[in-house]
Amino acid sequence: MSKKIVFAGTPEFAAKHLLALIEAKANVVAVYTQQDKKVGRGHKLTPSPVKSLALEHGIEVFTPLNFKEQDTIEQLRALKPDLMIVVAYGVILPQAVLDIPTLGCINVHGSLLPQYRGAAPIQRALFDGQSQTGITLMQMSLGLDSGDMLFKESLAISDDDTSESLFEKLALVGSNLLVTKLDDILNGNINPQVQDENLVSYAKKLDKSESLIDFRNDVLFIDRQIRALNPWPIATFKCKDKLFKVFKAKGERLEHNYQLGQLVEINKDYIKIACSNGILTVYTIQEAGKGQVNAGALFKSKKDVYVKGLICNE
RNA sequence: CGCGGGGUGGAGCAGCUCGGUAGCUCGUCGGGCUCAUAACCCGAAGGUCGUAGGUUCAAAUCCUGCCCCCGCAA
Repeated sequence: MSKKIVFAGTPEFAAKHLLALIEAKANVVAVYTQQDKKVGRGHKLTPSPVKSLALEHGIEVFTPLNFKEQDTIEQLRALKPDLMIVVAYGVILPQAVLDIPTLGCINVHGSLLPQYRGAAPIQRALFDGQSQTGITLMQMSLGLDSGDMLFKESLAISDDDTSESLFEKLALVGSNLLVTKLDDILNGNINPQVQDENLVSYAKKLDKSESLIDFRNDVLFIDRQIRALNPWPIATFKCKDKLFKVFKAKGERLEHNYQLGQLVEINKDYIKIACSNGILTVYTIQEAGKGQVNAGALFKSKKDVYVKGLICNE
């Protein structure tokens, strides 16, 4: 009889891991995920990606608000799980829950711990300009991502990665690592490593207040800001009282004497804006209520408003 | 029932209020001019106006249903 696994997770990143477990024929007896939320336009009640996937595969789904109620805890205990696998679940597990699975709870975290503990490890590593990040499988304990580390795998961050692409890559790394190490974990063939507290750093959630681009900043910082905030919340800049979201852009180091924020070139494929220590080439932008468009084509078609030399800032 | 914007040649838009030859900027193609720091001039191609009905002599325009896209907020 194969050991019973309970999976807990919520967003797409978690769903990819659940799918990998299902495809690897792991014995996932139940899934925990967050309750359906009213999201999107019209506030439609939407199940989490993990819930949808679990239902497709006929796996029982539980959506408790938290584990403060004794009934909730007993419900989990009744499943007699051997292992609980937690990936971006978004619900705090108290010690009483961590103790239920005979092999404990393990977590798939999107960074090389002990760096980037917390809510947005993937985006922060990218934003900070790290050359690599990775996945850590760890034994869960009460503290925030502070448990003993079991397995790690690193991944290079390329200079055109966005948070979206990095999420996809790490979901793949994470699910492969999880599936290949699952037997070792189930058989206790592990070597837990304590996290070095001196190397700990935390990854704060991204916030909309970080989305406005200030062209007085370093061009490479802006380049990373644009990539790290994609697909959410998306970096923006103001020009002529209009707010533009920036989907695709590329910063390059270059000496120049332009004013910071100055529109220095409008080409049919892109626009170029001067920043500290370089020039930002902007390819794809979007105005409120409109679709994504080629920045150059848009500016050029409104050449009476957007002229070369204009300052884009505030 | 959260609030709101929009679907018109390849791109961005105007036209809709007050139905009657489909227009503008950009791009594309052909030609001219020659260095004008998004070059300029002339010309051309390219659209069943999201979709299905309705009203009408006549619908991009008025009415109804449906589909799709997007901003805010979560």
